[in-house]
Amino acid sequence: MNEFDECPTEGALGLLTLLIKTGRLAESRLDEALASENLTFVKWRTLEALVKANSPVCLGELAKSINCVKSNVTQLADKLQAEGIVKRVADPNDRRSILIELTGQGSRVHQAGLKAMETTTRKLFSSSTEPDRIALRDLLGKLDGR
Amino acid sequence: MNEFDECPTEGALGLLTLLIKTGRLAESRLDEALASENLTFVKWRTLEALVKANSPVCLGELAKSINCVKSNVTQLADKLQAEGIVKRVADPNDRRSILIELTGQGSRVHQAGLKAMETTTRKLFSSSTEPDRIALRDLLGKLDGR
DNA sequence: TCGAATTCGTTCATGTTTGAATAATACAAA
DNA sequence: TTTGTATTATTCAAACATGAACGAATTCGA
Repeated sequence: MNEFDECPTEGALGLLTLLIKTGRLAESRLDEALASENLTFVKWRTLEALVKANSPVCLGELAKSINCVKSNVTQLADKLQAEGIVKRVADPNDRRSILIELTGQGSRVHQAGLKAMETTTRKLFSSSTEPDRIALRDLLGKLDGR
Repeated sequence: MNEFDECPTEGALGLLTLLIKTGRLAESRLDEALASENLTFVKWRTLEALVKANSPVCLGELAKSINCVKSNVTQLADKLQAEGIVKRVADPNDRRSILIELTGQGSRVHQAGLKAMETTTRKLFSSSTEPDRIALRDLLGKLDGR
């Protein structure tokens, strides 16, 4: 008999709350770090997806990459395009589809963003050892299934 | 020499990304579970703060409890009040302050919300053992300092 | 006691995220 | 081909969140 047996959801829900809170905190710290580049973490993740793909990506794919709905990516793309770090190009294979392509400026901003997050990342993990990080990754991995 | 030594920010940033992603996932699952009660996780946490305090709480305190700015709580309180699950009462000790009080309906909704989240919570942790949850709580606790 | 600084809640403008509805295109089956 | 079903990106309304500016009330120091 222990805390979890007595009150299984209470402790687990508290943990979930801590997880959500910590995630939000981490994101806001990264947002702060990226503000100097006029980026947010979501914007940066979009650029990261394009860099990793190493070729233009359609909006639907991008939505999957950054875990959000398509309408969100449309707005995101509007902004990134207005800032000149991304541009829309036609998809030669499907006229419904629109591909997003990183501009040269986009590549530079992506790199600068990565650099800007370094200090914050180190600071956030300053009380954690490497085994801690490995364990955390493992434990988080057990949570994301439907 | 290992992955983290070679590329300290890369692995750590990936972990941070996983953390943020998992936190968002958890919140959206809880939101889904609470939708039947016309609640969201943020709304529920507000009710939870009131229940725990066991007495009316001013808006500023509430903002601290749920980690957001005051203006957000104002809007939140407007909605909760319109739904009849909280009400604003004057603070006898400070005429600037406005206290938020849970209604009887509010207590019922809070309870129903807790119940609604049980299944989701169990499902999210279905691949985790109790030691896993304890370890996770510990590891997350190492991250939230400024 | 008087005045300055602080704290309280609210309003407003702005930005993010979602989901429903829509038009255009693609595709599969008859 | 034609018909019906999928999928594409977009628009729109709504919920959520932030920060600046504001009026009202409190508090602290001279």
